[in-house]
Amino acid sequence: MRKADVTREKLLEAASVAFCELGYSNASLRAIAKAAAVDVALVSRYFGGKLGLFKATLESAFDWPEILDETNDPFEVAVEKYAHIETEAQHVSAIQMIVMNAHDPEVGDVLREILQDQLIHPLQLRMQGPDAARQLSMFVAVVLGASMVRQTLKLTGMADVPETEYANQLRYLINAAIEYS
Amino acid sequence: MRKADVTREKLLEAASVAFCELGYSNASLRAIAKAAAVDVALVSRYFGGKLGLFKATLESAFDWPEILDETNDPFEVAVEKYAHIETEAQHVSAIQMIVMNAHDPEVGDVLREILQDQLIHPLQLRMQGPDAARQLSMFVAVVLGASMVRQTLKLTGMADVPETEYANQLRYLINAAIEYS
DNA sequence: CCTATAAGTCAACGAGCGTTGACATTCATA
DNA sequence: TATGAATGTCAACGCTCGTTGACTTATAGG
Repeated sequence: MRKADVTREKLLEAASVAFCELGYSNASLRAIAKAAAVDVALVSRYFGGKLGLFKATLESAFDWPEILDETNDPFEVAVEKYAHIETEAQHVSAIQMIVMNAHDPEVGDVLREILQDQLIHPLQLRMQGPDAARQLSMFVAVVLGASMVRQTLKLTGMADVPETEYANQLRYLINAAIEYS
Repeated sequence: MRKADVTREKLLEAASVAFCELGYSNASLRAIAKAAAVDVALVSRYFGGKLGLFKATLESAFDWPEILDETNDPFEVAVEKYAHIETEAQHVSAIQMIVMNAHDPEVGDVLREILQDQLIHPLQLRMQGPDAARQLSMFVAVVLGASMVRQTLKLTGMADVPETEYANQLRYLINAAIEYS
């Protein structure tokens, strides 16, 4: 492994955390570089700038083999991953990445594009049927909304319940979403 | 009406648009002041700074009498308002305000507090029952998620359908949310 | 060992930001 | 009309940001 690759890796990891916790605009390259114990200038060298680093971070966040594995139920995969999100803190969540950055005009387009290509489109191919797009949209809406209420807004009734109860709520809403017709 | 009040009003309106379209961090006071045709320095004078302006903007966004009117079904009010959000562009949406700013560490606390006091708590009083908090959380999750998918992510199946169809989807999800037990 | 290339360091840049205080203008009231 | 408060204008401040280029150090191949 070339020496530059471990530097790239350290930056990528620190950036994932920062972009997920603060969002693109509030995360500064200087803070990311400091967390990675790496010089700021190397971001521009290895990723071409802040936006390049963000794109690389996105690619790795949306690399999600379990949900694309055809032997798995993608909805149950989503429930298990996002219900237990707080227990596996080291890996960055695609959903959290969306919640924290979809709003940002500066990176919204990039995010939408990768989301579409890496997740929506492959899932849509598996679902088939004339209502696939609608069901998938409602599924995403439910997962995003739940994540927002539990992780970000921390509303009583969803944020203060144990993981198993949250998983049930999420499963229930997802089922409702994909049964819409 | 004192002259300062119309200045305050102009700033408030421009700020509402900016905070809703760009989010707190990406909206600059200079841009807001320019849109309001007012000097930047007056923001600090009249609102005490950027955060003060944001708070004032929030207060007005969360001033939402229809949903608190006890003769209305709050859930149907939400459907009607947020299904037709794009047709009444002049008034800023509380939901949009949440979607665009809840993630921001700098203002998240303020937003959560006002959301709790102005919307969640009053609604909770009306709903009663042991599951009120849970139902309300799931309701908020669904509305936020749907708004995100339709307005921000613009996913096929939810963003490219007419308002009436979107209203049906939203109504369906809301009903599912409040029927959870 | 020598040397060319890779990798890392450092300081500076220009720009944008929120905020401040001194000053000018307007306006209501006595 | 005179006066003091209210309102508006302007320039500057200190700060952080992303990015750049020149420079030093480490490393691998001949």
